[in-house]
Amino acid sequence: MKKVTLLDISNSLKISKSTISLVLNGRGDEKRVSKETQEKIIRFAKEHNYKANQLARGLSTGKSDMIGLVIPNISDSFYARIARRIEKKASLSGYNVVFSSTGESRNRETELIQSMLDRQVDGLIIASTQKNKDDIISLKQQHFPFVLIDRHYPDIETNFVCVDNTGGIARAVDQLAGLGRKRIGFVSLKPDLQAIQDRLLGYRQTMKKYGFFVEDGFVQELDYNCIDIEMPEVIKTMTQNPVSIDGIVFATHFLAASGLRELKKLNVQVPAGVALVSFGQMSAFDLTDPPITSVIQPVDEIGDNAVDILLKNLSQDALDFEQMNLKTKLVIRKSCGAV
Amino acid sequence: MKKVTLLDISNSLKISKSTISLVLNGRGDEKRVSKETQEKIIRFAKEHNYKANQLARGLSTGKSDMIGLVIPNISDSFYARIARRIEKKASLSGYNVVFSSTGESRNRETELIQSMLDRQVDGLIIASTQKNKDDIISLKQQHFPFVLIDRHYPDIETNFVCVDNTGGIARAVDQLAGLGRKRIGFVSLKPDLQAIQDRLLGYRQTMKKYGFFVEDGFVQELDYNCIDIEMPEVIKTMTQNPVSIDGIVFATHFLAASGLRELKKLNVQVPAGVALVSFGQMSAFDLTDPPITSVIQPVDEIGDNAVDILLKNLSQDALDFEQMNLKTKLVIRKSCGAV
DNA sequence: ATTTGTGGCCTAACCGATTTAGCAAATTGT
DNA sequence: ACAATTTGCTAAATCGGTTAGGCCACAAAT
Repeated sequence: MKKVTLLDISNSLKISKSTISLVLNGRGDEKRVSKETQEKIIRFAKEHNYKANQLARGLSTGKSDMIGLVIPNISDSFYARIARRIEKKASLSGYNVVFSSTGESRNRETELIQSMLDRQVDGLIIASTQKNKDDIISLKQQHFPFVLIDRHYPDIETNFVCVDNTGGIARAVDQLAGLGRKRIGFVSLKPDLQAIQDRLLGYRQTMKKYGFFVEDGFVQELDYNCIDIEMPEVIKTMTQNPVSIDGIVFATHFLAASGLRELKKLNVQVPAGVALVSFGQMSAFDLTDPPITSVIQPVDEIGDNAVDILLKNLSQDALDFEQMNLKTKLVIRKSCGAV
Repeated sequence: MKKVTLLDISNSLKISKSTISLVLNGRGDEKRVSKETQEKIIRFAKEHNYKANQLARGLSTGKSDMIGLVIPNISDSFYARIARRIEKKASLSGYNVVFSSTGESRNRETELIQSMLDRQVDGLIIASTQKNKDDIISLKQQHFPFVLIDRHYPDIETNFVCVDNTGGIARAVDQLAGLGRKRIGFVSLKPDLQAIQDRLLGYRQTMKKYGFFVEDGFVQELDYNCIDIEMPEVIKTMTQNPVSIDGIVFATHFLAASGLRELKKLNVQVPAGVALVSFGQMSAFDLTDPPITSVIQPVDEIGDNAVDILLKNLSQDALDFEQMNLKTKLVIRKSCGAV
C-alpha cells in the first residue's frame, strides 16, 4: 500500500500531471478540461486513495495550511482551553495547528518561532513571554501574519487579543471593598509581564479609589517557578501582624489555588478571617472550600478572535492592526465573603 | 528581509548548492570539504541568518521531523498534561508536535490521522476514540510508526502505553470497603472505551471479592456529551431509596467533579453520608470540600514512554510491539472517609 | 482560403532542499 | 615519469506537487 503520487496517476491514465493537478484542485472547469477526463481522474484518485503530499504542495504554493501556536504552557488550563478553541476554529478553514510551549523562556520562544517559520507556517498566534521584543519586531517587519494573545507589547503596534486586566482586577477589589474589607492584599507574580503590571495597576488604582492605603507587605510578587516554595512565607507574612490583611486578590488562578492551600494549612478562616478573589479560574473553583470568587476570562472569545484576525491577515495584507481588550466577568462565590 | 535560500548562498559564494548543503548538515568533513570552504559557508549562513526550508527538506528526505498527536480533547487537563510532556520530550530529539483533538468523534479522528499523514508526520501518538479500528489496522499494515496512549484496541497488536484501569479502580473500591462502606456505586461513562470497560470490570471484580452485591442502580453510565445534564438524576437515584449507596467510585476526574457538585446540591454529607473516590485527578482536588481521594494516573510516564517507544520505532523498524499498563497511585483525602 | 477563436490538453519551469555519481587537479607511489 | 590515489568540489537527478504558457485540432468568421 504505497503512497500514490500525481506521477503514478499520470502514468496509469496517460494524462499529464498538470491536468491531473488542476482537476483535483477543482480548477478543471476553469481550465477547460473535458467532463470525461475530469471524471476519469477523480474516479481514479478516489479508488487509489490519492492524497496530495502537503510538503510538496506547500513547497510549491508557498503555503502550508498550518498555523503555529506559541504559548507558555499547554498544560495550563487557561491556554489549553484557548488552544482547543483555536484548533476547532482553524480547522473549519482547513488549517492545522502546530503548538509549542515556551515555559516562559525567552530563548525557547525565539527557537520555537523560528522553528515554526522554518516549517513555513502561514501565520502565528503567540502568547509571548514578553521578553522577546526582537522577534516580534522582526515578524512585523517581515509582514508575517501574526496575532498576539493574552499578552502584548505596549510599545509595538501589532494585532492582539487580550483581556481587560486592569478592569478585571478592579472588579475584584470592588467586590471585596463592597463587602467591607479594607486591608486588601495583592498576590501576584514578578512583573515581567505587562498583563501582570496591568493587574497591579488595577489593584492600586482601585485601592486608591476607596482611599485604602497600600501598606508594606500588601503586595507580594512571587517567582513563577517557585510559587509553591514561596507561597507559605507570603501567606504567613500577610496574615500576621503587622500586615494582617483581611482580603486578598490573587493575580492568577494557580496563585489562588496555591494561596488557598496555604491559608488552610495556617487555619485561617476563609472568608471570615481573610476573604479572597481570584483573577482567572479553574474548573473546580466552585467546589473548593470555600468556593472561590473569580474573575473569569473569556477564553473562547480570545481564541475565536485570534483566529478571525489571523485568517483575515492571511487572505489579504492587513490594513491596520486589530487590538482587543476583552471584558472579564466576575463570578461571585463564598470566598469573597458574599452569599 | 527576504528568506535566504541555498541558491542565494550558492550564487553569492560561487560554491555549488550541494557543497553548501553538505557543509550545513555537518557532513563537510565526511565529504572532504576543505576547512576554509566550510568556514566560509558557515559564516555566510550565520551572517545572513540562513534557515533551511523544512518543507523542501522534508520533501527531499522524506522526513518532516514532526510528530502528530491525536487526542480526544486538549482542554482536558489529563491530555493537556500528557501533551506538554510529549512536546517537551520530543523537542529534545528535534521533533515538533502537531496536535488535534477529535472530540471523541470517529470521523474526525479519521480525518485528523489522514491529514497528519498528508503532512508527512514521521510518527503518530494517538489516544483513539476506539471506534476507529480501520485506521489503526491500516497504519499497522503500512508499517507506519505509531503508539497508542491511554486507550488501545485489545484485538489489534500495537504499541501502547496505558494505565492499569482495572487495578486502579480496584484500589479505589478497596479503599472504600476498607473504611466500612458496603453499598458502593460506580458512576461511569457509556462503555465505548475499553478503558471504561476495564474500570467497570475492576469495580465488579472487587465488589465480588468483598462479597458485595452490585444492586440495580449501583452502576450508572452517562453520555460523554451530557454529563452535566444527566448527573443530577443519577446522583438523586443513587442516594435515595431503594439504591441509597454509601460510597461512589467515579470513573473519571470530570465525573467526580460533576458528581460532587450534585451531592452538594442535594445536601448529601460527603463522606459521612456518601464517601467517594475519583479515578483520575484535577489540580484542585486537594482543595475541594471535602478534598477528593483519587487514583492518580502517571501522566508524565505515559508521555515519556510514548515518545520513547515512538522514537525507537522511527530509528529502526520495530522488532515487536511494546505494551505497557502503568500502575496508578492512590492519594487518600477526606472524601473517602479517611483521615 | 485565410484568419480568428476556442476547446482540450501538455511541456517545462519552478519551489528549495538532498544526494549520488563523477570530474579535475593535486598528491603519492613505484 | 606515469599510473593510482586522494582531495575538493560540482552537475544533475530527485522529492511531489503547481502553474504559466503553448501547441494542436477543429469550427466559425471574414
